Amino acid sequence: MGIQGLLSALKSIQTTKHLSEFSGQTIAVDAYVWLHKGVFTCATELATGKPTTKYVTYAMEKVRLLRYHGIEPYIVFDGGPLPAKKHTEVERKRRRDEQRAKGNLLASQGKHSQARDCYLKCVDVTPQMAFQLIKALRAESVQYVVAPYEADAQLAFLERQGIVSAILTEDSDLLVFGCKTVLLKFDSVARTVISISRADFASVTSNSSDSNGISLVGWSDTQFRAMAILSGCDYLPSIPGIGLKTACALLRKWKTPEAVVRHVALEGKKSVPKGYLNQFKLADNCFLHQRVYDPSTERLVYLTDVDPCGWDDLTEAYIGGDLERTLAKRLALGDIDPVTLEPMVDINPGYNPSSRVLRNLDNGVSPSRKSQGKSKSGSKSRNESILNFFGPNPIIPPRPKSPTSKPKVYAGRASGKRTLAEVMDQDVAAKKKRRTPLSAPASPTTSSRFFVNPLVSDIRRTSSGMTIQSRTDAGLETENLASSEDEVESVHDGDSLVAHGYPVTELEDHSSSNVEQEDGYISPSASMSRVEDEFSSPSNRPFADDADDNFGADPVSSPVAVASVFRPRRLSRSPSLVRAGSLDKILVHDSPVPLPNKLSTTKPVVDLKECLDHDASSDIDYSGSDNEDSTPPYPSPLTPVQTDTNRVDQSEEIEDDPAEEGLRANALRTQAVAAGWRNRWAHEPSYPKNVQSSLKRRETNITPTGRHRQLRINEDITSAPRVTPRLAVNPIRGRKSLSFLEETSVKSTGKGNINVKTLDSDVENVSHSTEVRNRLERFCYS
DNA sequence: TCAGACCCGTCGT
DNA sequence: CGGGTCTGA
Repeated sequence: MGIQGLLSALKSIQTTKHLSEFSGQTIAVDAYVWLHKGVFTCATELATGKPTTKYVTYAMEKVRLLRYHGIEPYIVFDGGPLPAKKHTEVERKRRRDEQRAKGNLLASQGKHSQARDCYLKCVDVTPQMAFQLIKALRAESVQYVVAPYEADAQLAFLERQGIVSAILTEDSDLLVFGCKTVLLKFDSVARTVISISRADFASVTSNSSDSNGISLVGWSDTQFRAMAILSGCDYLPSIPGIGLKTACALLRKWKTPEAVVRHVALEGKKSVPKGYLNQFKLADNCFLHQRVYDPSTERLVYLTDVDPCGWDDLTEAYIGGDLERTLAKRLALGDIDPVTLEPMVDINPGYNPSSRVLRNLDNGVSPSRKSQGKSKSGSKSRNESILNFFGPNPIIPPRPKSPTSKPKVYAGRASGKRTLAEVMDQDVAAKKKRRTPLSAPASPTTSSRFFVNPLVSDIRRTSSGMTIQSRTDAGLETENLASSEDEVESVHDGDSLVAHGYPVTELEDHSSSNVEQEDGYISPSASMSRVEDEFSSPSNRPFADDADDNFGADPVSSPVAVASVFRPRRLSRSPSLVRAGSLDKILVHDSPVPLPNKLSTTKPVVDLKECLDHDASSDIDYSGSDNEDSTPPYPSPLTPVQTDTNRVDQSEEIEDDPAEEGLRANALRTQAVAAGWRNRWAHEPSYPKNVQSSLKRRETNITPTGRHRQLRINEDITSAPRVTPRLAVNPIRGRKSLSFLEETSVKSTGKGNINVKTLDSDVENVSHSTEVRNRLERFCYS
């Protein structure tokens, strides 16, 4: 669903970019997109239960393509179902089953092509399928993470942390999550993507105000989010009759969602569902605070820190319950089924992509990552940690028969029939060389690109403590099967492993090229740091004049322009970054401001504040003086508080260690945020008490049932809470319901963490396995 | 003019 | 899931 109409409303700021423009960057990828498309290559097999991994091949081709262009992908998988979306899942599941049955029927009648059509409609991506891809990613040392809940939030988090510089997806929701750069419509033939930059939001109006009246000028993230939610989002259907445009207009007029809802209700033309505002708040919290996995601390965190005041159990459950740390990590690694929280079942143990890559390494045919390519020799020494890393998943001794594998694994080589594409690439490479020597030491031949180009290398990210170095290594062949648990422990106990179990030693291995890596990572020069204001107007793009060398038909800005990876520090260094470009107004960032990386914050408090102030004075007229003639003043009513909040958030960011300072900042933040929160939500119209209570009860099983299985451990299975929620159908319409109000008979033990021990014993106690299996089957990536 | 229902393609041969 | 199209208000 996403936000209907949002992408088309933002058409004017969409730009087509060639992959080469992102060379040197790390880009987060919504794995669902590729998996789901890849599933079409083998829909029949999947629907009829034939083992296949074609979808992995499909996804890996994309991965290799990105790497071929010097882009380091960071694959993000969906995790457990968020309560907010359960109803959607159930409905989809029902449809799929329908189609599968239909397909089977047709197949039995020999109508195979028709059957296939049905199969296409019932295909579904399961965590087990995702795991097959994970195996391949591990084998080729591609970064990945399984989100505890929604991939969207996880993607947003990665970008906000500066771990990635853009997000490749198909979902407009990412913008609501506050992402800065969203890439859509990945075209692997043309090798282009459509890019939407948040920085361009302000110019939406200038280009297309007449055609589609939405204008984001001067809006804060909060208002943008409010517009999206009001117009209907995954978490909350809109008030019937309100779409994007109306939401936008209403918000312009009344400024806050509260006021909008009040007036809509008063007007009486549209019927506002009961408790809508409250549900709005929950949806807003989902976008703001959804739980994500922090790879650097290896635990679940809020996408944006929460305000303890006004934070209730319902909200807590709604945005996804916490998970015990070990469990969270295993889930993030893919060793745990995010739905059942049980150890991942390898549905295709015969598919073992790791072995073939290892063999390649032995042969010196190494990945495009220069680290590997250069140090063929270094591999043996890392056997130990590699083995540990792979431990959790039983390693099958490599069999020669590996299905899809040719010895060549890497893009440009893997598929031999890419003549035109390769020509194009060389073209681009040549051009890049001509123009931006630092962006890519372009080499004329593919092979040398692979092995020499430092930009194709891993990004070394010391700040987050995470490295992306290759885990592939020789020696896997000798690996014995070991129990997952043991292996996990050994990983934990191993020498300072960083996120994803990548051994630190890898870091040293590549230190020789670190400088280059850093250069590739940090923006090469100050002038190149992402200049949001300068880009805010399409007509105002620097480097636009040398666009001739983009062979693609569409305007592609110079690689130089996008060469840098997002570095918060840059913001503070060059005030010009936040200077408003000409007339363009930039969205004010309130809460979801990308927080500076710990290591990169030298004096961010002051600087960022300056940025914000600057922003405020030059871009957004908070004082209420009219920026535009026709439109009413639209200062965000929350702005002062928000700014405050930001500041405090930042201050909290700097002290990365729990010190007294942290406490103080926390208190400050709490106050500030609480004030803002109260302003925002405290005067909600009182809704019926019973609603509240049913919400509470709902909370008892939202997260817990979905996530915390110990709740049911000693329960009679038959009386266990139904995983399938009874849908509280929106009375207004037969639209997709809100599952908030769903009642439940289960008592909660609280939102608390899950106890791994409990889980494990739970796992062994398979008495509930029917339920588990049901959930397993019911699950789908949404 | 807008919301919303509906259908389509998604892969790859 | 987005996109396009048609329809009804």
